[in-house]
Amino acid sequence: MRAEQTDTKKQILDAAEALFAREGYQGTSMRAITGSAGVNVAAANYHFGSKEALLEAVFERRLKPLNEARLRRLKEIRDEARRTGRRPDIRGVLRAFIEPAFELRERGGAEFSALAGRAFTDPDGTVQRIFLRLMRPISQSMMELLALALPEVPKETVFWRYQFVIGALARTTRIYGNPRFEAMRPAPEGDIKLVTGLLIDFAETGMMGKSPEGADA
Amino acid sequence: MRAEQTDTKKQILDAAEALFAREGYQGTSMRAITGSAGVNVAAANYHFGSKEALLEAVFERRLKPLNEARLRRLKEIRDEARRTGRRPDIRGVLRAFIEPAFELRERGGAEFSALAGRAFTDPDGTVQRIFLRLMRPISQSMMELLALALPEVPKETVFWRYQFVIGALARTTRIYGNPRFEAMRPAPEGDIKLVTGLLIDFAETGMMGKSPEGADA
DNA sequence: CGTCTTTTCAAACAATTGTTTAAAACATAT
DNA sequence: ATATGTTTTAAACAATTGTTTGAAAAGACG
Repeated sequence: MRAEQTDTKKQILDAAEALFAREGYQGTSMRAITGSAGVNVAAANYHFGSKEALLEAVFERRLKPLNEARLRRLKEIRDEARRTGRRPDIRGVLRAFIEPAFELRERGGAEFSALAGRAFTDPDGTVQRIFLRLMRPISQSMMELLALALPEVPKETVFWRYQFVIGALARTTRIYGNPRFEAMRPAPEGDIKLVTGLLIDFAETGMMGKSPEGADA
Repeated sequence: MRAEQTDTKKQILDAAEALFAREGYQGTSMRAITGSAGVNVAAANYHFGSKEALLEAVFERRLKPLNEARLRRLKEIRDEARRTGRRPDIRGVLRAFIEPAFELRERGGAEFSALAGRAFTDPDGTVQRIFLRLMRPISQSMMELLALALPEVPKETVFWRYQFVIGALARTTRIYGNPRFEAMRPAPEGDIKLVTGLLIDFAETGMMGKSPEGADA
């Protein structure tokens, strides 16, 4: 049968996504996944082959379209910059990187958003390998465009500022909507659009460098 | 005997610290720790009681003095602000938070620095509980001083900007000196002081808000 | 020396891990 | 209906997990 097959696969994927996001890759057992999905343990290995391959499938399902959206927007910016002969717009570059991560939440990917946020710092070799492979094109394009947008800033500085942005984004996707951090918040959970805007503003000002009182150090 | 006991304990602590930092809490087995320390498996449970308590000891050893240093500096800033009746200096507040994390590296805490950086996003409940307990006073003091320094900025905005700084710091401590990221860097590993300065600049400009082209949104 | 406490160690504990097996259940096509 | 291929399942696999045991070793102290 066909419909049932994909149904089982999808249920395993959904359960794995949620559990990987909440408990981490190493903290999630195959039995926890299949139990939550309501299927037999062997079904996961039958459909995906291994826990590692299952993680890869979880990442590919969401991160591939997400990064394709990012690359599309980055390509537009690069083409426009080449066409007009002007520098790429920093804010546009940062928005191309940040906004798709939050738009994912509105498309049923809320769990995955937290998972991706944590994948940046996951110590597990498998997670790093899979995640880095999917992120490398983005990082390359980001570094290239940011360097073009900030020609007077040393490449190493641009690199680190980009890492700071990644860190801020990763933390945001991790704690937004996480009940564990509810107590820390000064106000009830704000709109996701508001937080996205705050992050983009933060990233833009930080990326452009010290501007209020003086020139670059 | 006394000297030998602390020697074994210290060796276990060091090994645990390095392995927790590199492989994560769940990714590190007691046998890996004791094997790396050159002691028997049972020694760890004898001296610390459990894996959880060992993790707690690892955190306490470094994070307690680190956070005490942070609190001391934050208290100074608060006292000075009260005495002079002026707002706390944003850069001073951020430096009090960021600099001790890097000074730790120069005192044999290089491994721990990465561990603390990752603890912010560790999904394991044990890690979160231990880490949050040690960080709470810092976060409270930081939020209070940042709010005082930016009275015109909504508290929720201050909260998120502070989270962005935490994310940037966590990522930096995680990847600085990490050979896994060597290939991504445009230049050979820069001075730690340089990176610290870049992060503080980034945090300060981001924390103060959009300044280059206009007023607050 | 002998006695008492602290520390170390090999071995075993039950529980859980990811994965495999082989049979059953099901679907589809001839 | 029979045959063929796909999917699901209970059960078992070996390996690893954190922790405990009980005896041996080491140290401290009279």
